[in-house]
Amino acid sequence: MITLSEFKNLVSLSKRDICREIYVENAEKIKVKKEDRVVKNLAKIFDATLAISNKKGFHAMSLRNLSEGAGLSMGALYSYFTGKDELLAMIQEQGRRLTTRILVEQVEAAPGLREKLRAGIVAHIYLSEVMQPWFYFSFMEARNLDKKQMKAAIESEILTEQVFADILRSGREEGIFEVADPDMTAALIKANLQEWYVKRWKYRSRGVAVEDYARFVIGWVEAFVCPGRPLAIE
Amino acid sequence: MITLSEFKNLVSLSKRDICREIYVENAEKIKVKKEDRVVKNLAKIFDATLAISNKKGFHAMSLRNLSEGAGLSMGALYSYFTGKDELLAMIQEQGRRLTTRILVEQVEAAPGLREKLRAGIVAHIYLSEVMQPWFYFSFMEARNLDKKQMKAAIESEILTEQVFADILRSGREEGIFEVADPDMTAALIKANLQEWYVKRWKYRSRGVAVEDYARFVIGWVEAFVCPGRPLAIE
DNA sequence: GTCTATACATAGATAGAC
DNA sequence: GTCTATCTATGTATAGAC
Repeated sequence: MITLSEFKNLVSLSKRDICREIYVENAEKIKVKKEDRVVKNLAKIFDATLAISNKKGFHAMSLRNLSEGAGLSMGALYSYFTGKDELLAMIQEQGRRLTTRILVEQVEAAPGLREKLRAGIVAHIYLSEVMQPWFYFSFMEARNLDKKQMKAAIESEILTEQVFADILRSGREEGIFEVADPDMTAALIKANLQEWYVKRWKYRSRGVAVEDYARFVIGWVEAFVCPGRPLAIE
Repeated sequence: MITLSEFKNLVSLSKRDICREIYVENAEKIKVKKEDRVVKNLAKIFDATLAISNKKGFHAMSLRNLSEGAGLSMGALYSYFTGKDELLAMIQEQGRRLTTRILVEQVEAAPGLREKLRAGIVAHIYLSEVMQPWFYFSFMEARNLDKKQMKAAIESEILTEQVFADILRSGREEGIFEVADPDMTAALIKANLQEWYVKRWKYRSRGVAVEDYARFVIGWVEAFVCPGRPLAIE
């Protein structure tokens, strides 16, 4: 199984790259025009937003809190977004896009279906480890989205799940998996992936490494979908 | 397997009983003294709090919102709690106590260890179905608790998990379960129980009944802890 | 016990100086 | 580009009439 640090090298998602992507997507809404400056300040704004929101909630974070945390005045903040709601949407959308992209990439790169299942599980857990604050934020603040953004969030949730459901269905056809209800199975797999970043504090306090967790989930899932055919997880 | 309506009759947790219990626990803080009136109004206050908070978050719920939702003036609200934080703590604590009590009761009543495991799973899922708004609220608003309340919430989370871990450990000694890591296994079982109330919208839209979900989780867990020994879930 | 009226703090957002 | 100062709305909480 790939290790976390190998994964990091492989996907090379630097904070700068993510902020640059967000800048490009939202160029018309951002008043500041020098890319270097925008990227640098967006990174500070997002870091502070995630840090404060994940402690007490996005709604409870005032823009004065954010101003202090990001080291920018309130006036300056409004050069990077038109309002608090937009800041929320920017962070959420970027997180979703990144997840889907990396997950699909990693699954496609794997040779067989059992490998694809494993690759999907590992990719999701590692990604949520590297970007834990981002994942936690998306999860906890989804209900504060407006109608349109909410729809996008739900679609993304379903899409991720379908990646796993599709693998299971194909595997069933090929006789690799025994799975009566691929959608339900995919839903529970997803629940076990979310557990890693939602309850991160618990595993940290118990000293559970991310590789161990991934291995455990793979064993857990395969006991259900490949009964009687255990296969070592290297 | 017990059905939801049988479960409801068995545990007989009426909203009135819960509110009465809360009243008794918090009698010194509640200014109104006629029990009937207190119970009636607490029910309205909690219903409104859960309904509003579960849509947009407890912090985003203003006391003006709550006043309108509960049909009481803002002045009257303050006869039932000393501040918003206390309202939060009251709801959280009561939910925790109820969960622990019913879960332990149901597990103790089951004859063997495999039955205990199943009883625990079913009890938790059914309980979270009957009290879905309460469970969702506890889950989402835990981070808004003060230090002391937070400690209690974490202890409760761990305790629930240990109920399952203990069953698994005992079952391993008796040769009923094959489980290398009871704590980790219990943690993942709990994640699958939480899924039911955290993502209730998903299963509702797919028409998944609570009995089907419980059956699925039992099958899923037993595939891991009783490999090669499936047993019908009646 | 419950209401209305109100005090006082803090929220998001913007204008205009630098 | 960024800052300070300030506007207006909304928040929690309470006092005192009924």
